[in-house]
Amino acid sequence: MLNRAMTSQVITQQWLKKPKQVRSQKTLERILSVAEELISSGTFDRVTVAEIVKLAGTSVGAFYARFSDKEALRHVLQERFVWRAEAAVNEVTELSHWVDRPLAEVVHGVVAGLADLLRLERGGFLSLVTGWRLRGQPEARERSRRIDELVWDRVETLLLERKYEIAHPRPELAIRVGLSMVIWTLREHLVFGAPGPGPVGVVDDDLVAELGAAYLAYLQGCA
Amino acid sequence: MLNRAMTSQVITQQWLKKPKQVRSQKTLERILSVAEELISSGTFDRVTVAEIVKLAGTSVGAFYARFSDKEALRHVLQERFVWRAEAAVNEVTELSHWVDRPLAEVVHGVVAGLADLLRLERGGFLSLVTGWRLRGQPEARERSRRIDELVWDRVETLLLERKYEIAHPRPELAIRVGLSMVIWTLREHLVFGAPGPGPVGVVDDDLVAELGAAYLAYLQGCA
DNA sequence: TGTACATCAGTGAACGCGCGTTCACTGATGTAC
DNA sequence: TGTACATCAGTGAACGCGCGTTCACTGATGTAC
Repeated sequence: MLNRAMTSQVITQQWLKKPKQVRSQKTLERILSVAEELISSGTFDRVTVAEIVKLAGTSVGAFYARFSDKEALRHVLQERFVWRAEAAVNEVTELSHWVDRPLAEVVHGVVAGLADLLRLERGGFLSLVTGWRLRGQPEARERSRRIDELVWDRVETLLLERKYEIAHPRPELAIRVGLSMVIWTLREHLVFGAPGPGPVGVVDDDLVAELGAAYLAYLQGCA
Repeated sequence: MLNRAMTSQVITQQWLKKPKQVRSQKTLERILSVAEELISSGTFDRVTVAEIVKLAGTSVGAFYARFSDKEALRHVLQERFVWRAEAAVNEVTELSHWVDRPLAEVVHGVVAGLADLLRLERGGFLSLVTGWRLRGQPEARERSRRIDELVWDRVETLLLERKYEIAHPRPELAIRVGLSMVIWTLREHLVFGAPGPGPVGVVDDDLVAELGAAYLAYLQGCA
């Protein structure tokens, strides 16, 4: 049976001719990091291969020795990002961090953890999400879905352990709908949002606190 | 003083050589509707001028007799959409529809109204939002901001009339943060979402009801 | 330790495809007298 | 009502730019004996 790491390796090899010398390994790493950097302040489509290799200090030929085409680079970058994001999600929602903690603490903690993740991996989320929204990138959509599924499942598990603190008549539903509200609001602000306060007129830290409070209020209900 | 309609006219003329005969007016309308249609199942960049004029039963020359370039078409389509969206928002949040209604009813009504708007104008929101997220389209961002500002302001006005029913210590803040949660969750589901249930695992109608409930729970607080 | 050969890695000019845009031309509609 | 002319509207082949991709070639690294 394959674990996730192995799967990821296999998938990656499908788009990447693996380097066989240290020299080409380094070239590859420079290409990947430069590409990630350029894309985070633009879009994949608008970044040209010529631009990438120039900044990476190599040549188009070297690029095509690794990647079958430009699309392959997109896949490799996205897989790399998903890998990092999943690790971070697992860390934030690790059961053992929250044993014996009350619902309120867990909710606020998880919301804050997810906010940090979104901030940290802003560029990755931005590319992945805008990628599949522009159609024609079913793999991006699938990758995005993979992350989402992990987040929702892990948070559900975590909060269901505090079921007795949830007054909502359908706890599973409330956990998932509430999480949607939190994540998509955070994402709008932290990933897509302009630096300014926007129409909501609230600073990031206030927002994180308020989202936690709203999630709690919704779960605990009001008689 | 300019009203919004006049402003819109002025702005539009900036990108459009106005038709002077009925014939060219009809050609223009065909170009616009075909373009809107094509974009809703693709992206602006991927739709070619050749494709548009072919389906509109006209020629590239006729296109460039109206628009200075392809960008001009994008601007005209976006302005047209913003115009429709603003009208719909004003309608949904019209004060006179809600006189003497309790907070709960207003919240659920407005959430449902916004959901309808998002469903109806799905394509427009999709293009506008993905447009500015891909950078290099400050006008799209500005247009998006114009709609948002209208929505947040009108809903705030509407709900502040029921301030005495809001237990949250900072009603203005809660109204705006809560509205963010509602709108961005609705948008994710109704505009960007895949047809299936997604990670949240909930059907649209349930979602609308739950979002209303969550918004209310947050506003009314729990002692 | 040295030599010959194979494979890996890298170079960058040249190619070609897609798509926006132009332009010389034809036809339709409006207007002056 | 008819004629001459001006402007509007439309046509589509041809152009050209940008950018991904190829390819003939040079240099570096590894390996066999």
